[in-house]
Amino acid sequence: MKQDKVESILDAAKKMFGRYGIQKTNLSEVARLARVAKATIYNYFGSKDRVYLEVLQREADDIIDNTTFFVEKLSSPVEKIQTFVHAKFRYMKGAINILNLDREGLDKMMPKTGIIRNNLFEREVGIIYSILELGVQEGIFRIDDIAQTSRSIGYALRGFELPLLIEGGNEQIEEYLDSFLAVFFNGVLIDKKKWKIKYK
Amino acid sequence: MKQDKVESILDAAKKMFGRYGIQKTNLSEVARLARVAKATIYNYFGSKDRVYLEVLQREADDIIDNTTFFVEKLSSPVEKIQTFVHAKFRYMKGAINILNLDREGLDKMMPKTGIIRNNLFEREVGIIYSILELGVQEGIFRIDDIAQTSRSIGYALRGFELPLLIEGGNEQIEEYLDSFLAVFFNGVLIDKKKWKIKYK
Amino acid sequence: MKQDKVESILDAAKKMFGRYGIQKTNLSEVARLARVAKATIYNYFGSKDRVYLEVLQREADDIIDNTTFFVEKLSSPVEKIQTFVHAKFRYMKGAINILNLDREGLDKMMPKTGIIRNNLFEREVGIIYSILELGVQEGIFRIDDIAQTSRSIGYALRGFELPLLIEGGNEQIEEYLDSFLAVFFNGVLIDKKKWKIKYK
Amino acid sequence: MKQDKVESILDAAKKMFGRYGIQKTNLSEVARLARVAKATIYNYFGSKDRVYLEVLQREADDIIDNTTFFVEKLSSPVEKIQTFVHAKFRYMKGAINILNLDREGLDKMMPKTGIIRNNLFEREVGIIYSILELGVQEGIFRIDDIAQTSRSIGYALRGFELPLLIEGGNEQIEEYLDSFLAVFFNGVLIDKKKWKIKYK
DNA sequence: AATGAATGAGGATTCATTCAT
DNA sequence: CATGAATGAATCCTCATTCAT
Repeated sequence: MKQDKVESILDAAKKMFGRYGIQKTNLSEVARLARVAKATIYNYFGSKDRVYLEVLQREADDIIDNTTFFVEKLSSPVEKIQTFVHAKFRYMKGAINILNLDREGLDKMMPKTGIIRNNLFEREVGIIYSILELGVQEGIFRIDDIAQTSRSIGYALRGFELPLLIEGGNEQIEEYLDSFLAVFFNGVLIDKKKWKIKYK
Repeated sequence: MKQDKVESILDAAKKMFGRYGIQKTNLSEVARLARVAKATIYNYFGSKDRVYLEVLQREADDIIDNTTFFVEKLSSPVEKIQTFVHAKFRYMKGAINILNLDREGLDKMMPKTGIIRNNLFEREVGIIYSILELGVQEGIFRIDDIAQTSRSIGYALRGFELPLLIEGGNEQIEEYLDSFLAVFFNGVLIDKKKWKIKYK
Repeated sequence: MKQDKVESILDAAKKMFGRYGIQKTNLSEVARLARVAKATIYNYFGSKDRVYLEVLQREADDIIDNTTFFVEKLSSPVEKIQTFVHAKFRYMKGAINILNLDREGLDKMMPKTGIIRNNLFEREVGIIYSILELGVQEGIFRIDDIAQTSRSIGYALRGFELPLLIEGGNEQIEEYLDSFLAVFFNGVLIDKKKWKIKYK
Repeated sequence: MKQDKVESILDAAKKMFGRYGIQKTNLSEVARLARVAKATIYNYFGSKDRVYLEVLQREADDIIDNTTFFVEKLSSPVEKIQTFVHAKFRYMKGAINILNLDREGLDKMMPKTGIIRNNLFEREVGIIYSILELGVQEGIFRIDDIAQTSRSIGYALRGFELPLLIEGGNEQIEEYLDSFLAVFFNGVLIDKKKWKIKYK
């Protein structure tokens, strides 16, 4: 019963935050969508910011859970990377607006949202790191500094999130990702022949 | 005289928008900072949005002007790319908050801000494209699809803007950029020995 | 409780609108007068215009209710007309400022206010019509076109509203009304002797 | 030269006041329409109110000039009245919005606008009075109190101004006027046969 | 005489938040 | 627990008016 309300509030909030951002989302609307009194939201969350943080955290966890789920099933580092990247972006499409910065974050809210977002980033870098490490151990990749390279890829991948946000789910994004991966593999694969990376 | 006011308004606005974003910036504050009456701002710009658009446009132009200035001086494609990337990020540090999306851009304002931002992106991709093309012509790079690759790099570079925004001018960003470039060059350089890419 | 607030808001609004017109009335003042927060007014009415419309509608209904109340008690068409006219103006004195057009009605608000005001007019004409009709049926009045005559009287009566508005409740208005009625009866009464119309 | 500016300002002002009323008319727009700097209007008139007063006065004078012009040409009191009424309303159509009350008049501006409007009214009543008086002298009308009757008609006629204002130049107004006149003549004409008043 | 530039003061509206029931 | 009711604070924008040139 109680949990029902919480869930419907979070669902409604996710929709609204995703559509209008934090600032332009007003809790009255969220309350209406959740079929709950505005004051009820305050009972459970205390403030609009806390609602946002909760939504944000859940999205971040979702992304990680879903991407790792697929990556773990595979054994080849090359496929792992490819799958990770594509899965990340597929799951991102739904959450992109929530995850990506409302610049407001830089003020008041930053302390908390920053932590959540950095955390997500670090977990992604961690996943990439372990894949690269595996590839190096198996003699498939040649990488000097795995830590820095994985972080570097992490940042680069973030760049691909933006088109999702701005152009509204750019369909070509997957192509660009492949293109990026191709350049990357071209740079690190030891036996390129073997892997025949699709590079348009 | 008139131009003075306009300039001081834009300066003040840039500061405020950079610090608080569009929504949280109020023109009263901007007016005070510019030592001008609020109504004067409205005389010149008509609305808060228009002020923002003007600031945005100027920043975009600045980035392009400054990066191309340095790139054109060089002849080697490898140095051109390196210089472009680093110059871009150096000039971005000042403008990052203005240039990077306030999610609210996606609503009402999007039509105009989107155009400006996409325009900047396309100009950057254009610069990258011409450098890659030069490199291919000179037999330095091996790239199948220059258009897609340059766009791909454009997106990846965007990813590196985010740390600037979130973590507040990450000092390590330059290192990460080098790391990224190293992977890239590793993938496209024909004669790697010759160029000795600095890769930590 | 809730109804109390609504009433006190409408009372305060009536006072302010009556004194200053729509445009010059500001809801802050209304709120203060009603001992209510400005936002509360917005909770109930949504906008200044809606408050005005509500006040307007109530006044219109009041006029009709009060005039018909007295008219229905009488049986003679001559007395009915006299009573109607005088009652209308007596009740108008309180509402005249609200009911009579703020020119701004002609813009944005017109759609709604026009409907209310026309409605009031039509209801008045309707009352006059039925009285004239009764008089004709009883062989007391001689009128060729009852519809046009009643409408004509309706317009003429409007003319007497203006002094109320401009000169501030002209005391002589009742005399002028009698004078007008005298001319009218002189024109339509079949047996003038019988009715001895008071004509100063 | 100077006179040119004054005229074009007054023309523009008349247009704007007529369309939007005093309050919603802004002098910037008037200045643009008059192809004159806003400050120039202040040079000549000193304030928005004074511009309005000037326009108002001119309209009032116009009405009187034009109606008397036609009335004086006729000799029959019956025709004079008919012509006066119709001429008044024909000339009113252009000026109705200016002449008819912006309720704002009741505050600040009232002193002056009230005087102008009352003046116009008194002049109209004066014209009616002299016509009625003539009719009585010639043995055509039977009227006990000419002064009160003419004033009474003056008010009644005002009522017919309102439809002009509200419904936007109601075409049927002339019919209603005839209907009103018919009732009136029916009440005051001594030899009705002779005059065959058109009464639909 | 004519004007471009600058401004002060004011007003409607929105919303996160509180609280008594 | 849940909520309806109430509010304070904040902010964009408009416009009549002034004044130096």
